[in-house]
Amino acid sequence: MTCRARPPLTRDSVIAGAIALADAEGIDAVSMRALAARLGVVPMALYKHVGDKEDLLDGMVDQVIDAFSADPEASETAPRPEDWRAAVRTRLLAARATLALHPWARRAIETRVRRTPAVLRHMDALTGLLLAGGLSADLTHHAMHTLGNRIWGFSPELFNDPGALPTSTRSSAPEPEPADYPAIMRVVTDAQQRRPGGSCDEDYEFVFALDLTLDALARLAADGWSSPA
Amino acid sequence: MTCRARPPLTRDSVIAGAIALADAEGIDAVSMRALAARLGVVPMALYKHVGDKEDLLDGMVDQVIDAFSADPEASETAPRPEDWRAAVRTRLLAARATLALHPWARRAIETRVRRTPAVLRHMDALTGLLLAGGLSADLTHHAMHTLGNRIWGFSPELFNDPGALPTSTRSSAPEPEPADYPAIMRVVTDAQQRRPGGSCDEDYEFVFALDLTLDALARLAADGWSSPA
DNA sequence: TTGACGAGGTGTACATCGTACACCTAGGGT
DNA sequence: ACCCTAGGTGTACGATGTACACCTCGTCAA
Repeated sequence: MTCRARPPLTRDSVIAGAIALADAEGIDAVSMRALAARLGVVPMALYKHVGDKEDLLDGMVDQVIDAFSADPEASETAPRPEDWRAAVRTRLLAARATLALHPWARRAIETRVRRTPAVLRHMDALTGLLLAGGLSADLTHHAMHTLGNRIWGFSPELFNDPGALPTSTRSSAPEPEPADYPAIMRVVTDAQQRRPGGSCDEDYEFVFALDLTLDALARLAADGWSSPA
Repeated sequence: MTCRARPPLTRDSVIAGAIALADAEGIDAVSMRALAARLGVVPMALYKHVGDKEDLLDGMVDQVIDAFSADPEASETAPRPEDWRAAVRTRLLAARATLALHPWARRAIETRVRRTPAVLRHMDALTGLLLAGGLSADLTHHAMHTLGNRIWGFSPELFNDPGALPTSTRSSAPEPEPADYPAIMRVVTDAQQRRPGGSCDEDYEFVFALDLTLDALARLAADGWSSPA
């Protein structure tokens, strides 16, 4: 009864469909059934192209990361290696820009456990920039760990994810009382008057942390730092 | 047929049971049914004490964090405030030690979206240490963001979670080829010969990143840094 | 003493999810 | 003329979270 000829599915098209679905309706809407329906196919058909749902999710982040990891034109036009800080910065901001288009990707990346090709490619490119900048393999290793999830273009969400508490939460826990947290209150009131009405400026927090880290690493590199015995 | 008198459930006892279950069999084993069975009760009974599963998870991380956030004796014996770096360091290492007892907690914390009382208490304590150390409210704010998930005593997992790939993964994605990632290879071989046989020394990575960050923040504080207009 | 009430535990039932398994079907190579 | 296989189908199962009606006490006011 499928009157319209449908181009055959492929792993990539299935994953692309999942990404589109997640973009449109959120990651929770991505069930095998919903995705199959969207692709005009029966749920089990998907399993001919992805191993299981984990594999699908892996594929989704892989495909998103490809967007800034595949094209060498992104930032890798072999700049002077001594500009490694600028190069890293540029690449991470590109990552951030891409991830901003797929709000679900942040949480998805954090929960992935496999390192897929595009992911590794990005990490390798970043590692390469640091090494080319003259950092020792040793220091580069620690640098990657220190950057942590910042290498994906985001910082961890410290405070409440804005807009992530839609439905009336029905917790039985006591409601937090602002007065009980004086230190926090002091910094939020300061932040509020510095940026009225808004919550944290995530973009600024990201570059602040990134630059702080890169500066600190540069200082270590200049000092010829190396691991303690 | 419940011959043995069972002490009545409470929110805390339910949550404690869930933590014990997670410690014993992993977080995935924590289903409402399994937890109810463990507590000798029917699944729906739990809903008299927790709002829903989200609330249960929230309660679990809250209760774990209480372990290092409640007792003021932990590190807060009013040391000289100029030792704020030491104080922060001590507190975060205490957090790390506690979290090490509950391997599931890392991922659980990352996926929580509500900030519960114990969580806020910890963040408030930390914020207080920074403020007491003389950092401006402004800088303190950015400092908290920069520390990110490090405030819970862990760094994000950069590479594969060791032992988290138990069952034969049945991905359809191409297997990554080490030769394709030369930069990564260079640092892992360096790390391997520096620490034969093992993977990353997470403890060292944690304190490296922490100290790097604290040093950098101290430098900014000493320079009287403040937000750009 | 009685009666209502509410807190806490029960039982049944449902929707949704991932996915195992057997099957069908069309195209291509021998 | 044959079979093989890649790709899509259909049915079915077990697990999960949780809605809803119910029951069963202990407490306390009348």
